[in-house]
Amino acid sequence: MPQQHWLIKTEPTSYSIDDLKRDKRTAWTGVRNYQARNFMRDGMKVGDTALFYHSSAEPTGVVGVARVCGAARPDPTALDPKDDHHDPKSTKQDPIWLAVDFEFVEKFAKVVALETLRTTPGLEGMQVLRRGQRLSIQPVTEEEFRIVTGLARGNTRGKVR
DNA sequence: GCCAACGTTGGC
DNA sequence: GCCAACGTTGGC
Repeated sequence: MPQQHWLIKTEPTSYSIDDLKRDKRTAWTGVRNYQARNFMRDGMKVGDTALFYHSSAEPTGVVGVARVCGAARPDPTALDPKDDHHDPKSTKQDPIWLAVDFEFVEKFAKVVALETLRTTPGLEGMQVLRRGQRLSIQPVTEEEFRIVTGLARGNTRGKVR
């Protein structure tokens, strides 16, 4: 399986690209959606890269890149009764929820704003642009990944609608 | 703060 | 298995 690409959402007040830059790597815990879990379990491989997306931010958009550095494993926060993300349905025998590990790759000099994604040809199919889309882990095509990182580096070719 | 969209829960 | 109620997400 070749390297795949993803988009991972986070609220920067909870965990931001600056936090990842400081930490170098982090466990992506607290995902409590079956579709997102299945992407971690069945899709994500060590070495896959992800667009790091800030939601509920000003502006919202892609702020950098992270790389998968640890494959899916039971999410420890689901098993910890003291944790905010504790889920009593999750047990050691049957963990239900999973986490992967991400390492910092880069922080963009400028946010690639949601508004920019919306108006950039070639990105029309991105799930994050769909109204009401709440999935916190989304697959992204190689082409979409390339366009977004290109925008971040100031490549505006084909950008104007 | 509002509210549309969506996933989950639980009564039946 | 249906579906109304509810809680959450996330753009605005």
